[in-house]
Amino acid sequence: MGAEVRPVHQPALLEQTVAVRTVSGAEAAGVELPVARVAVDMSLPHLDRPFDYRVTPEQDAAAQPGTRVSVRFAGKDRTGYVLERAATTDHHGTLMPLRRVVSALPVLTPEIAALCRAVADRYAGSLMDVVRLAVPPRHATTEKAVLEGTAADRTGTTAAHLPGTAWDHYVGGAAYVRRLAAGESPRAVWSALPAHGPGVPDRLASIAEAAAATLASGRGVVVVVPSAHEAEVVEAALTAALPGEPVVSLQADHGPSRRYRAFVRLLTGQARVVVGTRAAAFAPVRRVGLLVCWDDGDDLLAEPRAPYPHAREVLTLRAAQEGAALLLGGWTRSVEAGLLVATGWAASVTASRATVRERTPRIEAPGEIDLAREGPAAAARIPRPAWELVRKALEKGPVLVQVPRSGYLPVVACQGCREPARCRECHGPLQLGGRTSVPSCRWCGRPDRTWACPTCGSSAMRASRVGSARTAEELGRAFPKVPVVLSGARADHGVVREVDEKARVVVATPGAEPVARGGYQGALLLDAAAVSGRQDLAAPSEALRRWLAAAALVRPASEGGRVMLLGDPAPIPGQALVRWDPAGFAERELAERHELHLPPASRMASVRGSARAVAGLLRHLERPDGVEVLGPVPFSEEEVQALVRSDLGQGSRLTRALAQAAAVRSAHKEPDSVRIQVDPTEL
DNA sequence: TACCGCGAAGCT
DNA sequence: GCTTCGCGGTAC
Repeated sequence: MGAEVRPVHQPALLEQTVAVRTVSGAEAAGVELPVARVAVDMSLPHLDRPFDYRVTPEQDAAAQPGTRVSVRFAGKDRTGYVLERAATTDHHGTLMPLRRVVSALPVLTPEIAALCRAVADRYAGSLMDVVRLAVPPRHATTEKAVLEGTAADRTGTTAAHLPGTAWDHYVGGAAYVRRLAAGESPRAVWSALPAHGPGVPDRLASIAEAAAATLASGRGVVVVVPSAHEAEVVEAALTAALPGEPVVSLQADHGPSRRYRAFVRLLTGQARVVVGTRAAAFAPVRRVGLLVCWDDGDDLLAEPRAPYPHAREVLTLRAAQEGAALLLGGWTRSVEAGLLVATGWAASVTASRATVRERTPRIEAPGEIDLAREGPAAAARIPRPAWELVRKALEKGPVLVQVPRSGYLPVVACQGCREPARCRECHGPLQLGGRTSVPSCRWCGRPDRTWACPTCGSSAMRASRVGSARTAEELGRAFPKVPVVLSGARADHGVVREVDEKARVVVATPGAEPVARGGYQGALLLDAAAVSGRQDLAAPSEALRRWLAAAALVRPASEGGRVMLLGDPAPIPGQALVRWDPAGFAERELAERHELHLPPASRMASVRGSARAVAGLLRHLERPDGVEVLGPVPFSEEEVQALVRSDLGQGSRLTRALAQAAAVRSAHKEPDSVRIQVDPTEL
């Protein structure tokens, strides 16, 4: 994607033209390639380059590229990775010998090393920061155990590809899978359709068919999903759909041993299919043929550690470097995925309008005019037509109610002047945990029995946000014969994963919606303004993503499935939901970003830290034409933030300039730290 | 002449 | 980050 492919040993920072000398004679001690170029494990921006060490005759056989070694660096033992072996060095002093080869297993393959370099350059970070995300810590006993099982190497075995039907309903879908099976590497952005009822192949069947086709071409598969639970669901589906094919799961929360075991099995070719969370984008699958990312708009796919790479970008870079196919799928379409389609780099795979109508529920977003006709009920959070929808749907099956916030009344305000009620200790927002409970602070937990408004003196409170628990209570009162289920990431209840086909009301926060066997008969999406109306660049797309995820759990209109979007949604994502048109939404959103010169139509980075640190970095920042600096402006009490922007064509120059500036700061030992985030998550 | 403390330099 | 180097200082 326009990113330069740079050899691992040539960092972006310094174009060095230094005299090279051949290491020979006594120094080489009979070793043919006596120099090991080592990436040393530390994260100093100005030392983001390999260092040369001497390989002793005893280390010669083991110290192959990719192996983990221990070296003396600045007087201290550190681990590192051999990037390559060479006969020459550009270092003038005598080379220090490698202290020890930790293991002969080459854990940092040339492909993954090159990917880490590309990711580091893309995000203005250092190679080692990325390698730490890509290569899990060694677990010696596990390594030994897995290597003893290497006999079962599967590379070369080829599963027969039995064409399925899961892609037939997508225009270009069957061709996509056919090309995978033929060993080609097509790139697609796929708008998945919900599937309910027996015999209708769902998104998991589509992913499994794409995987099977890739395996049939003799290549491996990487599937990245946002959450551990999603990984389990997809892993189970692939295991069932690919008999005899081991599917490994790679998740940070599996613990060091299990994680390293999965990693080594892929590395040695004992398994060639992996499903996992964001770090799995780096999984060392041999001869990788297909890279899949499900729901790439989920911000869980953005790594929270420097340099903050997003799994979608990692896979995109990897597809380009390794010549693999890419499949970005989801109910919605992220603006970033839309850009890949707009530039022609990836194809759009969607269903025809007729198929969309056939597979999706009927969706309404009653506007103000409709509601005005309802009289006083219109002002309510759940107006009369919505109660009607729930009542009728419950005759045939379960109903989902999506509420943006958990809790009872998570935000309360003064009845008199509507000022938000705040904690007297820490000024955090007050909440009510239940109908009769005492107000308490959401930040410090301190209860406040005697609250009175500091502005107008009133002691009466009103709800300014209604949470899922209160919503569940209201629905329970309205439908006393129907069970109510609450689902959300909270200590007092937790996430429910699945409900059966019986009539019940399920109240869930976004992302915690249980799957209903056979699909929900209806759904209400409440308080639509809460997300879609936020003054955040990502608000409309995030809102649509959440709404589509809930609507995808509802039966099609032909079976009476209905969805109602309530609470003053922003019109553009609201209409995109009603028309079930995520591709059109992404296109429109992208056009707007182009116009406003905002990402992903331009490259943007945030630079945050103390005022002097940010000023220092900006002073060192080279600003070629087209690079623009906005700010700095205060970010918090102690910190300021500046935004740096360029158009996409200048993107790699911008990130290189940022890395260079950070390197200069680091070399000068300027005080305080700066946090550089390319593609900042919040704008 | 030996040794400490401190700041700067450089890390193969 | 970390160590080490080299300087000027002081004590013996």
